[in-house]
This record gives sequence, C-alpha cells and structure tokens, in this order.
Amino acid sequence: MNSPGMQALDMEKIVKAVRCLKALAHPLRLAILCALREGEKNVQELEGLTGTSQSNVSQHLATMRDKEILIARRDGNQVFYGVRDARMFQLIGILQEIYCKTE
Amino acid sequence: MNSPGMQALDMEKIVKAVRCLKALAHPLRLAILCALREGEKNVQELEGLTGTSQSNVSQHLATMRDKEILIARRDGNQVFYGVRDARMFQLIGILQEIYCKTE
DNA sequence: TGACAATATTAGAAAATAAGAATATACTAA
DNA sequence: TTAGTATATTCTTATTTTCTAATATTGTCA
Repeated sequence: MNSPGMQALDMEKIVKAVRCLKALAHPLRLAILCALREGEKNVQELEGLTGTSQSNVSQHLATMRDKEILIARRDGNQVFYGVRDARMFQLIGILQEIYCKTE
Repeated sequence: MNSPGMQALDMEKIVKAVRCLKALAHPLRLAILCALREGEKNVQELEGLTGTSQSNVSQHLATMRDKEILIARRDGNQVFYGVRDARMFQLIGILQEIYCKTE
C-alpha cells in the first residue's frame, strides 16, 4: 500500500523521529542548530552566540550528541560541533518557511 | 546579509518554531499527524489508531490545536481534525527520509 | 424533555526536562 | 610536572509534561 520511500511511520520509527524532534525542541538547541548551518563551531563560539553559561551550552550539546544530531571533533584544546546529517537543515528550512516569512 | 526568504531565525522566531517542534515531539502526537496525511479524521478514529484513551487523545489534540498545528471542525456529534498548514507534512516527510529508509 | 453518544476539561500524581553551581577531565605550554 | 584554558559531568532544585480518573459539555434522537 505504501510506495517505497513513502512507507508509514510505524511506532519504532515514530519513536526515533520523536527523539530527534525533542532534541530540537528547545530555544537554545534550535539556535545552535541554526548557527551550525554556517559550518562547525566550537563551544566558546556557541556560548557567545547563545549568551548562556558554559555548563548550560555543554549540556545542550551533549543532548544533541546523544541523540545523534551533532558530531563533536576535538582539535587540541577545543571541541568543534557540527551537524551529523545535512538533511536536518532542510527541516529547519521548512520551519523558516512557516515561521519566518516577513510580509 | 540574509537573502529574502532565508533570513536568520531570530529569538522571537526561534521560540515560535520551538513551540511547533514541541507540539510534534511526542509519539502519540506525531502518530496522529502522520495519520492526518490521509485527510481529516475524527477523535474516535484517532483513538482507535493510537490505542490510547479518549481523554488522552483529546488532550493531545488540544495541545496541537492550541499550538495552531491542527484545526477542528465539528460535524454534529463528532469533531474532525485536520492539519492547518500542509507544509507540516513536508516536515514529516524529511523525518521519514532520515528515519524510515529501509535498506 | 431525558437518555445516550462523542468530545472536552479538570485535578492530581508520577516522570521528564531544565538551569545553576560545583567539580572533573583533557589538552597545551611553560 | 604544574598552571591555565576549554569542555564535560554531576548534583540539586524548580518547572513542565504526561497519564489516569472523574466530571463536564455538546449534540442527537426518541
């Protein structure tokens, strides 16, 4: 009944998708995601950008790492974060379409 | 710096988008959204489909109504729910792309 | 009107999430 | 090795979310 590539979201898949949605559903985390469209950034940059504490950024980054939204790459003293799957940006793009049109 | 239609998600818009994401970020609610791709459905149908109590479905529907994801239409005794903005389905489509590919 | 069916709302308990503070770890450079 | 910088983790508390049970509302039909 479902054409390939358009199969239904069965419960197992629903749960995976929900894990992803929850990972995005926080102002700080979504702001971080948006910032990462420009490319990877280290924790300090994200800290400055979001204006919250080091500990708090780090916790939110950990959340998104755990949910496999982000990947971390250590370079010496610093850790750079990037988005694991670029399709995440398409998702943000649609949110922009819906919530960011200025008319 | 931002081309029109691709402006940055400023905090106000981030918050709106997060409201939307939170509304989707629950297994029952996402399952309901997915079901509504076929068209509007009444509460009973959604109840059977999700296998939870009438009260629980109704509360989740209220959540999505409040966040302006769904619209409700009463027809006599029953209330039919549908998705307010069809672009929500594009969003679900991307989640499918990411989490539902069977290979 | 009264009984019934469909849906909504409320209240309260349990679980999940968030933030700040303190501490720990990893790396660099001297 | 020691000091210093960048990041991560843990703990505690406050808030939010979720579910169940009970009750209320809205509409239909006899």
